[in-house]
Amino acid sequence: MDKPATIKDIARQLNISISTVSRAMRSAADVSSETKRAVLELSEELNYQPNRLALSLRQKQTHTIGVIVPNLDYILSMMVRGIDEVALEAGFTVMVCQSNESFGREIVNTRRLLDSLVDGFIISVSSETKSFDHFKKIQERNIPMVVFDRVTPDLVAPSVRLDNENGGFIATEHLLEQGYKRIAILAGPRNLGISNDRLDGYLNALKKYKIKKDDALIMHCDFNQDYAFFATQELLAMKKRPDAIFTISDRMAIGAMLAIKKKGLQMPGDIGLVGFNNEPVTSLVTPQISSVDMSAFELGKAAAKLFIETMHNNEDMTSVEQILKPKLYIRESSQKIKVNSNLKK
Amino acid sequence: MDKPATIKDIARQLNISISTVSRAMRSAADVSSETKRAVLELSEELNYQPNRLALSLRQKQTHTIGVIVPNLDYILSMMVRGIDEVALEAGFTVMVCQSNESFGREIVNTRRLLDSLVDGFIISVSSETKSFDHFKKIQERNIPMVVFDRVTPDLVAPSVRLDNENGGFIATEHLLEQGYKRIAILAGPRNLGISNDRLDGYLNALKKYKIKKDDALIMHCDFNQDYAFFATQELLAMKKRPDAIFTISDRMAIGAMLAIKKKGLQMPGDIGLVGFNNEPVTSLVTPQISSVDMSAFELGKAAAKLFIETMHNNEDMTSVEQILKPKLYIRESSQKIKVNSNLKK
DNA sequence: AACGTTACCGGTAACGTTGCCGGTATTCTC
DNA sequence: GAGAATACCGGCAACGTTACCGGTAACGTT
Repeated sequence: MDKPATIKDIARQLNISISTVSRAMRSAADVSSETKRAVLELSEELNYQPNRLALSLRQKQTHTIGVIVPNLDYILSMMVRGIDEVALEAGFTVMVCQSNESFGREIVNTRRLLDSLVDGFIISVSSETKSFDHFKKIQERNIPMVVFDRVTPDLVAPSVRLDNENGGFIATEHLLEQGYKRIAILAGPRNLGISNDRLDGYLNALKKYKIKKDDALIMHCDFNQDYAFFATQELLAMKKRPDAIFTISDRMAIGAMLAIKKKGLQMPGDIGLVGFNNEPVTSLVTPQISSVDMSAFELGKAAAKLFIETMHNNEDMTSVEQILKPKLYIRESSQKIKVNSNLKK
Repeated sequence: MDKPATIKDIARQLNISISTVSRAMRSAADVSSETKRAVLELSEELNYQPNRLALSLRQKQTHTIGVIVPNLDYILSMMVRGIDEVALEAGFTVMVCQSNESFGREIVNTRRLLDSLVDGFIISVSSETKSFDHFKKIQERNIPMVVFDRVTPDLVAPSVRLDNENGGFIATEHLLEQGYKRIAILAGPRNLGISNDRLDGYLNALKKYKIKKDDALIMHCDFNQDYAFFATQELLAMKKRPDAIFTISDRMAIGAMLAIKKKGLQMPGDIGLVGFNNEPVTSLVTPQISSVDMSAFELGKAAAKLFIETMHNNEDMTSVEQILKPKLYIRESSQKIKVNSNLKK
């Protein structure tokens, strides 16, 4: 009762060959319904579980997907749930590894997953990563790989992501429509694609409204509340300080908010603020923070679906690029113009 | 260059036997330093990676730990990071599965991990779970298993958890010391151990201060912001409403806070509030919420360490129980008595 | 009666690795 | 210089499973 039963045990007890048991267990072909019934019955009784290791070794498939994410904050854990959902449905098990935004850990993780013989990868790259050799090695070995959320042009692979440019655009345009004139942006690390795309959206919005960009209003800082706090303090100390800030994450928005409060400025009166991700915290703080929403769960699901497609499809899918539309949630922090009803939006 | 190199390839190219290569690769015994060097050199060149599947099949060990958690919110993802840290160090890979607080999903997950042949489990049980047969099956098969955080007496296993009773106690005692008289508690589902323990701590604090418990002040609701909101509304609608609330999670504290604000009551003046978990959000809202802290990262690390110990130890470890001490962070929401300095604490 | 078809089953090899056993040549011991 | 010890290596089996091939009996076809 200790050792799990194997196909061999069943064969012996039924006085038939291993092969027959194996066949009876799955394809019905070439097996009499009688023996099939017997096998199924006994396997039930012995609580037989096929050994996935042997199976994987044989057919060189582990039915496991390696997922590498930079962290498991609200937004990413939501995406992982989406991936999980679809993968489970399709008969895959998921191995999630966090790189903690560290390049070194990312390499260790790919290495680990690679020799766990996962069938493929779903990846969101760390913000620290500037070299992509470890991921390219995966592709060279013809192992399916999909990137999501943090997509970069340096890594050509099928991808699912948000339209970050549009996200930056609608956030900035909203601030402009509210009458803010000098809009600053807190961007992330310079090599981070999503940051640059959101920055592009910001610039395009300015262009549309014929506002000259001011490099002093463009700050790059780490993806992190404290850095955002200090960066905002710098912004607010300027001679001609900005009257609105767009941050490319909500955690940065929180940092900005704290700096604004410390300075004693009113929001949205003196200064407007829009964040990104639409985390629940945005509607908990005072004032509530407007934010650009991506449906993270859906994005995760889309990534997993694309992965499965990539696996089953032999053609080159590297050029496939799925782009989801963001949506702006307007809250107190940016609503300079009072409105009677929000229904217009 | 496509198929990964095997031990066989090396043997063939070097004109030696497979066994010799195998030996050369690990234990130095019974191999001349010359052939060993040659093997190592060639394996480097061919970029040889031992096939973990074959290895696992052979020695019936996958070096993989199955981790089952009810969700990946702030506190649990922190614990998972702790587990990951220690496991990686010890040469284990971690498979994380979320049960989404669903009993059914929990069963599916254990099943999945079980036939992925993980070496063991580290588990935090879902709040929905009332029957533990699926976990007991693991134990019957003599597969190592450690439970953490959400521990229950119905499942006898080595465990790591917070001293939840003490957490409830210090939170309540603090409110009493601040002069609050009628203290309510928002507890979780009735079958959830951590909830009951924190409730016990609450009751013990009342007892110490010779305050009769009032069942009307004890509310059980789901582990969730919205339910906490409604429960608090009920509490505040009472004839003799409470003048303080202790919630067993921060998300519930947020819900309570929203209800308090909506009612127009002042915090901490009219009513005091203490939460649990010390999530970052507690210091972001206004007023900042006092909260009981557990060092989640450390707890995760402890769980993984205990697991590894359990694996290597053949003795019965089911009675091992590690209990970490909580710590109260006092913030605005409960500080009725103004103090000049906080240094006293 | 001879042959082909069908239905069912068993044997063997293979996936990549290690453990055990046995074998050979060299060196050591007195 | 005979026997023992040592150093090194190869062969075989096994882990649990499936793919492939081949075999046998029963039946159908001409």
